[in-house]
Amino acid sequence: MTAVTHPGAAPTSAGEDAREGLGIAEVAAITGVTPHTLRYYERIGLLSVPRDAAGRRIYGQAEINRVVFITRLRLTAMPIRDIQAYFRLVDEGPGNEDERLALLEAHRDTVKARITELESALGAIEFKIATYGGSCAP
Amino acid sequence: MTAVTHPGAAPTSAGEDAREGLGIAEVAAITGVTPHTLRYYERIGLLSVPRDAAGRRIYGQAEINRVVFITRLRLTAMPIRDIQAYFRLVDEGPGNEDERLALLEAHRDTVKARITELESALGAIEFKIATYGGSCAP
DNA sequence: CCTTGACCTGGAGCGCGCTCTAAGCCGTAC
DNA sequence: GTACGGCTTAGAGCGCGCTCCAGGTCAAGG
Repeated sequence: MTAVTHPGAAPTSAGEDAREGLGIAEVAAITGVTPHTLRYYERIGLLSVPRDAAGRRIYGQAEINRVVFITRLRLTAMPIRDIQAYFRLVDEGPGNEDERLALLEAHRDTVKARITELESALGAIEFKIATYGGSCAP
Repeated sequence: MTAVTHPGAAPTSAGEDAREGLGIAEVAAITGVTPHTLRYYERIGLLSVPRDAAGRRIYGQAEINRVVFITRLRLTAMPIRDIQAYFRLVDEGPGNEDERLALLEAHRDTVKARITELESALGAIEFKIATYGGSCAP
């Protein structure tokens, strides 16, 4: 691999340097996504994270925002495949915003339907609790 | 559906006690749970279904009700383990209704929390749709 | 009679989304 | 220098909830 002529660990050669990126452990702490999973997301193409001279991931604000958005989509049970499709569009650059929107809107509808479904089943369960007899009668 | 291949058979003689139960395919059609899955549920102890003389499952109203209730619990993403725990109590007979209720109430709370979570993430997604720029900014 | 087809059983296989292992590199502290 | 801890990689493994397969039995129909 690269002989790494390492520009010193300092991210910037000059100035106050304040690292402008976070390491994987910090991002994990912030987002609640484990380092393992962060690497996994990257492997499957959801994310692309730049490296420092030593090959370590450095997350900038854009990457962190994307991770947060991914967690929201996952939280709503969007399949990984669909998230991949969405970010494939994003990574293709401008010009397909309507397609992206269509994906998001379709997902929004799915989530709404899921909420409705949950509320309905919840109602049934609450009814059963209220009238509890132990049997499975409706 | 047609005249069914019946477990149970038609009233060949006096009409007493005609088929008081349904075959697995009928239950699958009614509940939307495949025969494979119905057998699976039985294997893992969620259900116990009587057999006819030939060894075929005959589902009575009680069994069907239980299947329906299981589907409601699954629909709300209750883990199979928890459903097993619940029906273990049920099958132990009367005397532990408070424990069963506790399980159901805990699950109800989980579902409510899940709905809240979904609504929150949905709000974020809708905001993103409304202000769409393509980036992952919050 | 033989064929058909729905059912039976135990067990293997699958898709998903992680989650972990193994082996190795790198920078800092002692 | 050496040890250490955190990072890197490719790849294997896991838990869940089904889903399917092979091989067999049985009752009805021609």
